[in-house]
Amino acid sequence: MGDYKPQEIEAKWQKRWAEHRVFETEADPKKPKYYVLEMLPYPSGTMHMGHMRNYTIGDVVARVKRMRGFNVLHPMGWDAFGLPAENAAIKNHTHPRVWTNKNIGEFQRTLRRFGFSYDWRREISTCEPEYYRWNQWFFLRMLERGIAYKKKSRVNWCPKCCTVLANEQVINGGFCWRHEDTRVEAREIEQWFLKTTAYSEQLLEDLKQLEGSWPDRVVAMQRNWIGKSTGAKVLFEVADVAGAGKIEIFTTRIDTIYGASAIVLAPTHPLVARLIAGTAGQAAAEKKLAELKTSSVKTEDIATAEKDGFFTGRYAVNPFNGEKVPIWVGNFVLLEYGTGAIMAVPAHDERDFEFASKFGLAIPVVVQREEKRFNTENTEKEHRDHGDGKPAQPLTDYGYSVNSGKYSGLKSEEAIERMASDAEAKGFGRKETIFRLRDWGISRQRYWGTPIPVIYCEKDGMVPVPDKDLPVLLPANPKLTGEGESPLATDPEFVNVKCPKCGGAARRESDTMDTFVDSSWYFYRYCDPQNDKAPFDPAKAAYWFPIDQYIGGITHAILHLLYSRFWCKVMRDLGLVKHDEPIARLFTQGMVQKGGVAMSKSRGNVVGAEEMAEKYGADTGRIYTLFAAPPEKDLEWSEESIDGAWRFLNRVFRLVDKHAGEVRKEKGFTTEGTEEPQSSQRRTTQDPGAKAAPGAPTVPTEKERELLRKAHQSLQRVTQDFEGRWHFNSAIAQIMELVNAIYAAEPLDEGVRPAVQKEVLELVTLMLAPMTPHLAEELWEMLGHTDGLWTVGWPAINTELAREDEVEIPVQVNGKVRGRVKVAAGASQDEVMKLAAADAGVAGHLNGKTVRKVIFVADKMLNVVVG
RNA sequence: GCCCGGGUGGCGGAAUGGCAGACGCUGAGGACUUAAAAUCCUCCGGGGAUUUUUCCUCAUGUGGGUUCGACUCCCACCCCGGGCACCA
Repeated sequence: MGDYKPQEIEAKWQKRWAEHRVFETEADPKKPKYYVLEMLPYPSGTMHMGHMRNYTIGDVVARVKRMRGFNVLHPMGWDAFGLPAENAAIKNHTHPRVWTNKNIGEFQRTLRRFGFSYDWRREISTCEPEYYRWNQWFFLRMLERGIAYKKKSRVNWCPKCCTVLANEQVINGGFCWRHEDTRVEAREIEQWFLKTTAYSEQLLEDLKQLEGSWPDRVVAMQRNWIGKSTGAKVLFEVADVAGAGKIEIFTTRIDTIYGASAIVLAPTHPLVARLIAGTAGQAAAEKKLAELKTSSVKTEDIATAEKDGFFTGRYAVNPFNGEKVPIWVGNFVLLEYGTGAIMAVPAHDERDFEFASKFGLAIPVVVQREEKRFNTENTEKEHRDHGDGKPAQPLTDYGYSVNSGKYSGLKSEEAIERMASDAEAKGFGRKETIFRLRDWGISRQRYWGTPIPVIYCEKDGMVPVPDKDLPVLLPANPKLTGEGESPLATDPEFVNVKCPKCGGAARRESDTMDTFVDSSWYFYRYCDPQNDKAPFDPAKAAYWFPIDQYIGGITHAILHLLYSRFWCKVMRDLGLVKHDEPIARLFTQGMVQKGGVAMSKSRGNVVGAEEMAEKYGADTGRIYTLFAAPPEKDLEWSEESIDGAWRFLNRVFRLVDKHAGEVRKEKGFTTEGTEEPQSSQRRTTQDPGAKAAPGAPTVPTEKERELLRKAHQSLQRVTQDFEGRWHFNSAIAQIMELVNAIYAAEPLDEGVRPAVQKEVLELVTLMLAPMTPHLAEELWEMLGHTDGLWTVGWPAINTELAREDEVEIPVQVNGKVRGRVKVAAGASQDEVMKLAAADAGVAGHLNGKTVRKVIFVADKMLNVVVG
């Protein structure tokens, strides 16, 4: 007899698992594989229960799959590069590596304390040269294929920091986060990009493979982000400017082109300077242009900014009707999207309407809702507002073309089709599909990241670092200030190199890579973490991939997952992998909240994981997070409910402890093999790891029969909850019911023989094993087993034992329950009907009425329809 | 504006067209104890009838519909959360 002492038990079994290398895995084509992965953490601060929830879900899945005979890969690593480490290092006068490694040490200790079943031999840390050299290797392969390239791009620039700011660092609608009095400027600087847009169509198309196995909203968000748009490009010739050429616009509504009352260019459109040169208003236009150009590039600001712009003084010719339309510059037109130029059709577009209203442009109507008389009077009536003949609201829906030359009268869909073909035939336009997705800017002017492996030579220009010179190591002792250009640029030893081609003096690239690069392929490295010849052995990846189950926060629904999908496709084209998608199934767990908001250090509402393990033990922490809410929903932390979880585990412990005590007392009786197991031995499932449940005496007593039935029914439901639906909370509720039933059958020694007690308690233990692994091991030992629980498979369901002999059937009259009858399982409709008619409650409602219909579902219910 | 979720007791939640509220928390009462803690047992959606027992009735955001039967399926709306957004 003892007490449940989780801290002792947990340390004991963690040690034993490590000794027996229980969680170490190797690729083995003879065994079915299962790769389950939780998103790798960024090691900062300490771990709280929000982290633990994520890893607990993954661990339950890993342990269930192991019990079911799968060869399970379940690794862990660290997303170790990044800005916060660099900033923390500056603040604390230390090195980012020191700060990061200290955090990794703490994170690792906490994860081990929770007993997660990782193969720690495969641990990776992205800030190690052994890892990031492969980022560089991949970069060079992409460079060879034109997927990595350099171009000027518009960025947020703080003139005081002299550096580029991320969008998140632009605050208060356009100011620097560190210099709140300094307005951020839009600047154009050279940056490295990866051509994600080369895969736009595939990234979109392959989402179909993920539908149903990824959360709907994640698929929707990705689809949205990629933003496919089908339309047409049309050329408008510039009038009266010699050699200015043509302006190409993109539109999804070519059918409204007769209603175009202006061409509007992005302020950064290359043609703008040329157009305003030599006009009467040139000086004013240039001033206005400069103003529009320096406004923030932060997306929220663009979205909320008021429409602004100016007339260039020039005109363009509408190729459809030969009419001249004014050329404007507008702040709402983005160079990055489409062609950087639009035709403004105010009558049929919200944004154009607003612009035209502000600047007094014409608003000609060319689409009407109704198909009928196509005349001006009629269409204007439809739009009329204040009697000035202009529409009060743009009509943005499809309808019927009017005032559109020979296209008048066509449905919008037909007009779009015909006008695009005609434009193509005449050579001033064509159908076109464009995407919202942009190329991925990976340049960072920071220290704590992967150096970009290229060299600039006066003579040879940009030269890639040869593979044999990889990795390009980060300098060991940088000067970190957090200001000015990249810390790498100020280190002469790093920057000054010989050109790999000509041997002459050259300069090394000083930008580092975005940390999303690290996390885009790390899960492949787990397959082969020590490989120093290649990022990984394709054969090993072929065995383990795709990831069977990926688990992480919804926050990474777009960027991380999109980049990972992109990287996979690039690797496929490099011949490293054969699959299109790296992640077969995705699960996004809910947040752990306290006081209605996510746990975070800055809010001061964290419940530390160590603290939890100290007070209640890891198993209580694990089962609480599983029980308190379904895994995809947010979970509000409740101290009282943890007590409930703690009480439950104690209840289970006492039960097994008492049983073990009684068995010890009964000298001469051993639980192993004295009574031949019969009834429950039959195997009923095909799972690779299924083992027959331990045996019960041949002829069970009524009390035994009931307990065994409840136990196997529970097993049935728990198995389902683990396999299909991940209803861990229901699974635990089911086990609680079984434990309650065992308590209700007390005292067990009266009418329940030790072998039956043992069978039932073993089932409880096995069902708990994936969730509270330490306690389960301890109970297994207390039940007399000397082999660890890790050697035992998931128990087979004995449907024979689970079957009910007698069922209670609710009897409805006109759909309302009026009584219940007890019948043997499988009773026929007639039998049930006979008993139901005899039931006083039912009879009262049937009295004197005609039975119109009887619906009977065997063992479920009987419904009598009367009228 | 568009796209996803979600709305069930005091609370977390259960119920994959078949007894709404399993299981847990909180609360109330009881047993054990000198006492407390721990433990064990009972009760716990609203209204009504019935003096014990039980019965009736309302109730899963709102309003319709399909069905013998709807928390569950369909339509419309309201509210909450999240994502995207001058995207041409």
